Amino acid sequence: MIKSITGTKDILPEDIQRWNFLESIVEKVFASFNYKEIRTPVFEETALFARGIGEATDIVGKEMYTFIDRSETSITLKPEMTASVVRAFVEHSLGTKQPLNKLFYISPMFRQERPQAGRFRQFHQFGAEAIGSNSPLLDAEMIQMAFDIFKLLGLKDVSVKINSLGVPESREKYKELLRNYLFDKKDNLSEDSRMRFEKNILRIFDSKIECDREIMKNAPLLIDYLDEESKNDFEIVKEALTRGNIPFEIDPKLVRGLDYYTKTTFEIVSEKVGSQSALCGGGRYDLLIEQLGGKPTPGVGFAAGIERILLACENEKAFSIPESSIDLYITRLDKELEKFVYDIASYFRRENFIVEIDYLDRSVKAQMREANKLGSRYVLFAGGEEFQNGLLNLKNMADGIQKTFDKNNLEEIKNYLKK
RNA sequence: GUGAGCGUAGCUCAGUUGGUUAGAGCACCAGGUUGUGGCCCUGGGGGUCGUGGGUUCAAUUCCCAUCGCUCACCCCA
Repeated sequence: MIKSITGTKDILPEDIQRWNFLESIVEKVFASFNYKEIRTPVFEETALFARGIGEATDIVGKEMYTFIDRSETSITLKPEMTASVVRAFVEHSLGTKQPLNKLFYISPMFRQERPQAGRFRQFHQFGAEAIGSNSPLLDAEMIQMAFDIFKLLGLKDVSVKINSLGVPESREKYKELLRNYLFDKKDNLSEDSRMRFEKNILRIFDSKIECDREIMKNAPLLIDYLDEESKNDFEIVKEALTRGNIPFEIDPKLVRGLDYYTKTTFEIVSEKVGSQSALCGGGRYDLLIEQLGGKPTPGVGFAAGIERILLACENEKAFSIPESSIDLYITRLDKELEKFVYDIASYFRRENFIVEIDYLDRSVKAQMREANKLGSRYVLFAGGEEFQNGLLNLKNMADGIQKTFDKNNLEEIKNYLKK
């Protein structure tokens, strides 16, 4: 038997209503903040992600689905959306059409990692990007939108974490400080963290290893060494969140794994989804557009993982989807009535009723069982003496009461059903 | 990439200290009313016991390999 590729999942009819519900809320919230949807191709030239996300990141280093196509071009299935959105922004000169572009997306992403709870090789994200303003109110807006979406879904057990990475100059100065702090303690760090010391020193803060944590406990924090501008912006973000009644905590150790972040970064996490607890993450990327060949333009955005959010919703019983049901099931007695039943079903379907009939030539009893299983409000019977006499019986499945109608006057039945 | 656990019916799982035709519940189908649902009753279909090899008179059960799933590490949504 051929099975789906490792780390990919079918979304079956029994699951799809949860997805549709989530997507409808996402679209509603983004619309209320005046974000416009953008769709980009699922694959891009590999160089876009290598340059946009950063060569040194894990995503680029070991997680991308990259292949050479028939024209010898290196192609990569998108592992995240920001680089693609920025590419489209630059390619279509969106910045010249209006100074601020507010964009959102809902899209599959691809990363070749070992699957585990809340992690897949094809997964789905929704997210937003606001390109063209350095206002920290937009940073707050991102968090606000994500938080609103979670709230509308009924999620309660989530927490917002924010941090500021400052601008590159202040960050470099701080990194020097951190290097000095760690220099004589280096040998006591874990092997991974010694690697990070060379490659990306900030990420030593991410380590879950006890000896690293012990050492980092007294390390200087970036947030205490921010430049004035970053510090002010961070204050504005915090104040806006407070006014918006969004509880948050400052996490000076929140260092995100993508290279393009500047100033504000944030995550919203849930304890209800296993060890992959980040439901959404984002931040400001004021240098990325330039780096990808555009004019210097500030930007900020976030991405949220749909599978993880649905998992959190399930574990929290955040919302429930009502059982689906149909309006009318039309049964028949004899096979000769098949075409008649098909035609009157078409009539009611055109009148916007949800209608089902039997295609398996089953007994009336089996048809009734089916109607019941489908939660049909009414059943219309075709067959036997009444039919010979030009009549149809309509049964209300809730109370079992039957009414008789003229089979040539479907409009009368329609009007009755509409009540 | 590393580590651990698990693979028996569509689903959830029993079972075999190696021994005749491998079970249950749910789901599905049919019948109980030769034209009518939900409850109930009766019956039925469906399994190469993940795959390949080994040990044995005999393997679903023991051993090895392999594939898959799950969880965790790394990192992230």
